[in-house]
Amino acid sequence: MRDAGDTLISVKLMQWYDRHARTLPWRVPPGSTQAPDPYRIWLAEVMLQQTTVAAVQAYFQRFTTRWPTVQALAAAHDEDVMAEWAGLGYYARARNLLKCARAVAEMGGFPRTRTDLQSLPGIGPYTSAAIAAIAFEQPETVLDGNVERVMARLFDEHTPLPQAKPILTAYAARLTPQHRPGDHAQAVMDLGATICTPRNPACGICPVMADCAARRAGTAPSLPRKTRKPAKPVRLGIAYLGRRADGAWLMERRPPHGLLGGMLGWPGSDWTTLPPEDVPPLGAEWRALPGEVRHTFTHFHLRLSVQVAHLPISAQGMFVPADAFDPAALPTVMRKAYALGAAHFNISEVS
DNA sequence: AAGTCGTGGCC
DNA sequence: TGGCCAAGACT
Repeated sequence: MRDAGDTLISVKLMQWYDRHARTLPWRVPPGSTQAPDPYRIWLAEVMLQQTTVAAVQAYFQRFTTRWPTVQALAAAHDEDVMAEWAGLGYYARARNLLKCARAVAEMGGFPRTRTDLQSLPGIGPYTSAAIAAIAFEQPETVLDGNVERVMARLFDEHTPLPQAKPILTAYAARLTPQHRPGDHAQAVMDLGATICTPRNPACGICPVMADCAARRAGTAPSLPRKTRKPAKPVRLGIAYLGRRADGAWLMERRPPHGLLGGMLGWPGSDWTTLPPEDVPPLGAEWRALPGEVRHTFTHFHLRLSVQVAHLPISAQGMFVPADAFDPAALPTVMRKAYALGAAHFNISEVS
């Protein structure tokens, strides 16, 4: 249970947060009487899943400008949301974002409890706790990568992740206060992001340095321990960039589940360990370009060779007109393939 | 319940 | 350069 030592740590963290909280577009300054907007908290938390604050900023700005409310987002077209998400990665988040927005709009607003929040698409254990605490002032305990690291160090916990998760959750719960739980959660995450960092933690300026068991033991930089991940295999593939005489591009909408699900892309082979079969989407004079696209996904490296063809105006298929084509709406690997292929079509690449 | 699922920055 | 890392969720 929470004891006097836990209370002291959480008080120190709150005092530090009151002075050093980062100003972020989705955040209400500590001590403000203004209530945070659940829509903006939810949107930011989903974007921040496994994604850095720096990468999220511009996307958050564009989404909230284009869709200022959850009702507006719920009314958006799927393709527009996917295109706006392009480049941010983990595209299941965008699909679930839209499902969630429509469910919330139907319900007339966001539910306020962690349990109800977690029943919505794309809202799991972390995000449900974060929204409940930050948007609705409920004393829920958030556990993200930052909190895991801070707890492992404060309590010098050497059990490796993910096995240590329940232990670290219990530590984090001990520190969670009944008052200002949202600011407490953000304080621990800010501490992890700016001081208690994975490498070279700035223990000398840490507000809870005196309370940190790993600091005393000298183990802070090596915590939390993690089990090794297997090496990424290499896969090979072919992408076909076909351009019609009127400038339209032959493209495809990828199936709604799996890798890059729901995103726009180039027709291509499967991505396989052995060299893929060369089966172009249309009969034409396909030419293999020199060079290749290299791209690394979560669990494999991809080497993509690119073929190009000029297609007749009579060619049948899904063509994206020249004036509707925007490389920014493509996932990064497809944008790389375009960058390699564009020169062949005498298109100056502004990348 | 491990495997799947992106991307960019860092050293 | 290549592995690690980032406010994880889903199956």
